[in-house]
Order: sequence, then structure tokens, then C-alpha cells
Amino acid sequence: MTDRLSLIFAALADPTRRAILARLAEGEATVTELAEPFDISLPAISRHLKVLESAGLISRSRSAQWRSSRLEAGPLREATAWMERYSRFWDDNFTRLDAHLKRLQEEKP
Amino acid sequence: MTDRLSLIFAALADPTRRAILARLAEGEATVTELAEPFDISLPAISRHLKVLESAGLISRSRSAQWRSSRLEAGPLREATAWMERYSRFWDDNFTRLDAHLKRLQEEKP
DNA sequence: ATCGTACTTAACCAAGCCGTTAATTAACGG
DNA sequence: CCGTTAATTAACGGCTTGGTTAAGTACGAT
Repeated sequence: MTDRLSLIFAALADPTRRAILARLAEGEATVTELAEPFDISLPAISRHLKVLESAGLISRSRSAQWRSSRLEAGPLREATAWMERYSRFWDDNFTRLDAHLKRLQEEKP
Repeated sequence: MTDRLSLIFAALADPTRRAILARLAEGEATVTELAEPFDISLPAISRHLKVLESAGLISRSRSAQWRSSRLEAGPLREATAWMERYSRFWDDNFTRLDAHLKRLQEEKP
């Protein structure tokens, strides 16, 4: 589970982390600001941020005692690129056509 | 972690499961067929399939003693839709413009 | 020097994940 | 009925995750 894509998907698998990303889409924020909407401890948030950071989904900077996080959407593009390999299955019409072709092919031999 | 999106992302966070999906993109397959490329036991594969199924990423049917799996890409579309909310951050130019606008706005007050 | 604020690290715990082997279920074929 | 093949379920072990509280670090302000 050490590959990049796995890290990204695993990071996105937690609703708290997705909410943090949503918040960061509105602009940078400090840890306490990010923690505010949630009913969990600061250390917990701190670790969520670490997970997001090691997935490359955020970058962090510090000024004085504040550490502010910033959304980095590159990994999201990566993940989307991976999923797009399957986009041809999204379209119901295509799926039906595909199934039809497959059926035809199986009738041959 | 019971929400749909979390299930989907968690399912995708495993390379074996992603490989299974890739295989299924080429057509339906039985459990042993799916297991073949991997160096792990059949029960392990069986459980991966259960994870994929409860995320809605595959559907399963049986004929005689064979259970064949079929790719269901709907959840992938869902996941992509979620990520697309951030697509404006993917484009570097936009990001720079966005940062610029934000700076301007912060200069005002 | 010390206090307060912002945050991280450490130590711990319960629950979940991913793998194993062994046992079980299910269906077909002689 | 019996044996074989396909797959799942059960029981277990080790590692990870997501949370906790308590202690530590880093910086600014007084």
C-alpha cells in the first residue's frame, strides 16, 4: 500500500479529511480553524493533516506559531486520470453496446 | 465511515482491488480467473470482491458453481464527480489567477 | 524569565484490514 | 452416492487507523 495512488485514495476515504479539503478549497487555514467544525480533538486533526500531506493533497507553511494548510489538487487530478480509464463504462448506452458486442463475439466460437 | 463515498474510496485504496477492476474492464471473470495473476490465497480475493461489491463497484452473478463478477462503474462516476469540485485547482493558470484575486481581496480591508 | 497560544508527539486503546490455513457449502459429473 | 471443482465462512495473527489524554515544543508577548 505504499504506492502513490493508494495513499491518495486512502486519504480520501475519511469523511473528516474530505471535509477538511472542502474547507481548504475556500482558502488556506490554520489547524485550529480547520478543527473548529469538528467534535474531535486537536491531535486527531493534526494527524488527519499529516495523512493529507503525505498523500500530497495539502502543503503546509508556518508563520510564527501558526501552521497553515493549502489545498494541492494535483493528486486529485491523478486519481481522476486513473478513474477516467473506466469512463467508457459510465455511459449506459455504451455499456449496453459493449455487452451486445461481447455477446456477438461469444456466439462465434 | 459508513457513507457511500468513503466506501468507494476505501475500496480503491488497495492496489489488488484496483487491479481486479482493471481486469474486469476487459470483461466478466470468475473468482479463480481473477485470482490467477496474484500471489495471494483465494479467500483473500474473495474478500476483496466482497469489498468491491459493497462499494457498488462490481456486481456478481452465479451460474453453476461459478460466480462471475462484472464491473459497475457508477461509483467511479460518483467519486469523479466529487473530485471535480476541485478541478478548478488543477489548472496552474487558474490557481495563479485565484491566488492573485485572493491577494487583491486581502489588500482591501 | 515566564506565561499563553498553537500545534505536535507520545503512549495507549478499540476496531478494522489484510493476509493466512482449515473447514464448509454448493453444484456438476461419473 | 462419491469425488472434484468453485467459492465462501470461520478462526486466527499482525499491522494500521482513528480516536483519546497527557506531555512536549515553538513562538510571541508581557
